[in-house]
Amino acid sequence: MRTVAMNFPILQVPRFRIHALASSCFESFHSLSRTGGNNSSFRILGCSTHGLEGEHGNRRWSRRPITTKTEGRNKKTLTSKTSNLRQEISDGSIATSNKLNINKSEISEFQRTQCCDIKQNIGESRDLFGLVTVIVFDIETTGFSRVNDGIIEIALQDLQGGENSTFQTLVNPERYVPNTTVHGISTQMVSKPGVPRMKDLIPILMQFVKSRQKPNGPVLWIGHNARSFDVPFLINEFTRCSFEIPPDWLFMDTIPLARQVIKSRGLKLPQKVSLEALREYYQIPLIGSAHRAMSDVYTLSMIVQRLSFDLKLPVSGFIEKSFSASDLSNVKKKNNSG
DNA sequence: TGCCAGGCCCTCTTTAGGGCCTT
Repeated sequence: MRTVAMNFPILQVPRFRIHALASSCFESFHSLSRTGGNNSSFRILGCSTHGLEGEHGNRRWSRRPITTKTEGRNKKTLTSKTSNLRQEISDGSIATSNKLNINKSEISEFQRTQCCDIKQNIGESRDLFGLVTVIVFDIETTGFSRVNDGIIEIALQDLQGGENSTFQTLVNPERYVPNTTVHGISTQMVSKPGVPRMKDLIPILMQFVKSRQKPNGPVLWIGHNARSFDVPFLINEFTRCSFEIPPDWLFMDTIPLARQVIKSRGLKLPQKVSLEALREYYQIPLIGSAHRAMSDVYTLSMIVQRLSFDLKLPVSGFIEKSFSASDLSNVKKKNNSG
């Protein structure tokens, strides 16, 4: 089986060594290895207080492949729905579905599961890795304007791995796609029957994320330039479709992390921090076509691992650097009033 | 008529300007 890991110095050492390196400094995270294929591609080797293989200070840790079949994760109610959902995803499109019986009341119930202070709760938790669902995501759009342009493709990957850990679909923006040369996605492609509109997709997307979410834990969405581009786009699309971003969704932008790595190595900004530049910097091979959402997600997943390692940044550090949808809304209001 | 994204960061800086980054 071909493995991307072959090309990474960090991954050329035995896994237990990788884990030892990571765990020697921090509580958990960032040892994920690609196991091939488009689905279930990653396993994160977490550490916890239930140890088998090493120590972190006085704490024992274990190398524990985590799968989506974890007991107590809404398994009965969500697994079957997710399986149906996966079956409907083919050739880059999702059939709009009523089979999931998702309605707004269900979504509202989900939204009511609020965390008063998510960051604080996370910070107080010792088993961060077992609490946070880390999702790397990317979107393709018809342009840069969050007001005038629309999403035409979305892909995400739960870094926990396991079955159904990826989600990818084209989206019908109900308008002409002017920038086909950028991503290869044409008006014809997104206008095909079966390609969902955003308002059809959001409930399915939320159901997927909910199926991956750990009990009482937040979802951390990681994107490249997410603060300025992806997240505002998502917020606008949710608002336009009369949905709200769930309050237990947090977001993190990898660009500040990349800048931090550059500075930590004594390099001067502006060093390139584009996804392409970082891919080359870390010698990550391109999987699929650049500027297709899933391909960029695979690339960013590897970059996240490397940034995490270089910065010695565990999940708790990611949470500290995260922001919420309301944070962006507040900034916008503040700017408008000013 | 002309413009047309916007947030972040750096510097020849901070009551600013320009480049990067996303599609």
